[in-house]
Amino acid sequence: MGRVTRKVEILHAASKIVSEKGIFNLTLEATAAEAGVSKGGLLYHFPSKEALVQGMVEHLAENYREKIASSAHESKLEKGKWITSYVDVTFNNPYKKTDMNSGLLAAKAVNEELLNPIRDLYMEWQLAIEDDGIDPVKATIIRLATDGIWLNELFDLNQLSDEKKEAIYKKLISWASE
Amino acid sequence: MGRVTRKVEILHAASKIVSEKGIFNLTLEATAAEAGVSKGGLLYHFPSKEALVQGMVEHLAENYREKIASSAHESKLEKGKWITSYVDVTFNNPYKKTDMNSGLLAAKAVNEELLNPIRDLYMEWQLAIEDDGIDPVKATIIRLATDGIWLNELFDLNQLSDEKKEAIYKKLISWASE
DNA sequence: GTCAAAAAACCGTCCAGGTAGTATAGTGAA
DNA sequence: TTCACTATACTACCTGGACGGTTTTTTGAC
Repeated sequence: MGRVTRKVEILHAASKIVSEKGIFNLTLEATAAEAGVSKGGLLYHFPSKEALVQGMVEHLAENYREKIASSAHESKLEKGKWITSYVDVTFNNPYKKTDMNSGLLAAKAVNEELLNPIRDLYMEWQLAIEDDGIDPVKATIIRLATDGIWLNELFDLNQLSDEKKEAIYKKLISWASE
Repeated sequence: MGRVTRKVEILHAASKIVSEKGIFNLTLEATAAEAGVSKGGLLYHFPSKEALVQGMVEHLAENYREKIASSAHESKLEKGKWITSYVDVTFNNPYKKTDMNSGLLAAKAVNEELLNPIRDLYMEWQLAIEDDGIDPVKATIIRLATDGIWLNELFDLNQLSDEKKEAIYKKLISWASE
């Protein structure tokens, strides 16, 4: 158990650095220091920087997939299970969106192909929400609006007030099951 | 006239490098070479890497603002002018979205604060679309859905087919004036 | 209109500092 | 013995930016 934790600690450290200090400060030494591990120790787990970023992406993709899937399976809705889960988890869950953002940015910077696990995820979800019992165009728009909030958070573009966000959330959720 | 062009050429070269080779390959030398200028020449126009990225962001912000504003002023709609323009320009215009993406990513990597011109832009637009004659929540959702497409393009997450994109576009545009 | 002087636009090299990755010798726990 | 590291040293390379020059354009006095 200790081994897995250590690896995850390193991944968290990497995310923290990216989100707090930017991608240019994601160095192996800095990551090791942040994780409380020696550089050699880090390289034992992740033999290169690319492997580290790959680890970040794979880890967050797994997490995200699980959250959405378990939310969808627990849902009692007859239609709009998946799209509702997507909106719900992405808006509200303590799921670390900063980790997501760090991972995406790091992958984009280091090697585009490392984004593939996320791409697979989105292909699955798109299929699920198009077969979710509601109008596929509408369902897709709901998904996109959720992604739009995400884009705004990623670049800190236009942080909507909590009330506005709440109003949008409610409207999206209501659309998602009618 | 030749002077301005040279600066813009350098900015375009920088964007090209970011979008084709990633942020880590945006070096002063590479940018100079791509623009057909010496390193010294580049540093004459942009005295540091940060200044270069600042130039990228300011340039694209100006362009984008102009496009949306002229589209809104030319619009004959009674309500939903701004949100319609936003959707229209962001979806369809030959406005270089790759430049936008490169600029955002570069700024995010080099120095968060360089994003401020874009933030100002979004604040203006948000005010405009909330006073656009249609339900502000709905208008904001339309904007967010447009941003969602953008996020998906940025990371190449789930490229919708042209037909689906068209269907979404039409639905958003129709919502934008009802 | 001429022409020197100044300003603007550019070139090419050098260097200090930083970084990924390698190597190696050693430690303690299971 | 193997696993999961620590600690340190070292290499090979790259990059931002400074700097000192050169060429082209503009200016303004005559």
